[in-house]
Amino acid sequence: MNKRYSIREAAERTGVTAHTLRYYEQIGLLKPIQRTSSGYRCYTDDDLGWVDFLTCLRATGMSIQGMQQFVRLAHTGEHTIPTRCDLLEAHREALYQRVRELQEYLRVIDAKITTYRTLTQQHID
Amino acid sequence: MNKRYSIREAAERTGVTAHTLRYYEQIGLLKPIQRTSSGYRCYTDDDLGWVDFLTCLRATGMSIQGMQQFVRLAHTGEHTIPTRCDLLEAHREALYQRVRELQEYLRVIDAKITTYRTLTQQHID
DNA sequence: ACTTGACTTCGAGTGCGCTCGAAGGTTTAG
DNA sequence: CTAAACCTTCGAGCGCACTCGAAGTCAAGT
Repeated sequence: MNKRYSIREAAERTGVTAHTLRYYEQIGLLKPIQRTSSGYRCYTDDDLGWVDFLTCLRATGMSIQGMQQFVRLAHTGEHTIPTRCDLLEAHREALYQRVRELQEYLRVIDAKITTYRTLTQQHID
Repeated sequence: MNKRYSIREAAERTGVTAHTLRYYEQIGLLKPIQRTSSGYRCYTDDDLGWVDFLTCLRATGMSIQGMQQFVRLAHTGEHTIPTRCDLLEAHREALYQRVRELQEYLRVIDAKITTYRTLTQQHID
């Protein structure tokens, strides 16, 4: 319990590279990570959880800037919780629309594939 | 019928910029577009249809390189139709997985929103 | 003591997909 | 005839999100 992870372990567990972990910390997406006496970063489970959340936001199309805004609010205090909630909901809505759009495109591509398959059939005949 | 479109009209109809239309032609995603006597491009409905298809591929995450490969095959002749079909199916599959992944993330974000809303409620009490 | 390998900071570099702007020719309305 | 709007090519520039590499420090095994 309460294990700490080296940057290598953190990278393995979160699926982002050590380079990216340092980068995220540098641009303020991660709060300054605790260090060992010799200056090595040691990540807590909480840190890794936050990285996972960032990964979720990134994978769903939030820009680095957007995440920075979110983090800035989180740092400003509890009174920003409603704002953070709103941001998250807006993101959720955009993501939902994006999924709908992709599903629409899926149908277009399926139609195209059907056309191609028909052509292939004609070729075989 | 059989109308031809200036690059401006083509841009309006397809939703991509004139700059991008020229760029796509330059890198071979569009076959050389017909020109007027004075050298102006004039797009056919077929051209616009192809642009729409490219837009579909791009919007669903196919790289420019991927599209170039597809176009190269289309240019090589009818015997590449099965290969093109395979490519399209692979893309379709990847897209399908992507949609599933995004739906999964949607649930994660919803959970986070719920958490935030709970915090907000506590604040109101 | 020495080697190996993981860690540090820093700034520069990469790849993608456009996006822009300069310099110049064309078309059209008044 | 002129002005405004549109078109052309070309090469440079941009924004994003990393990604890398150099130079140096630190930890653990033999």
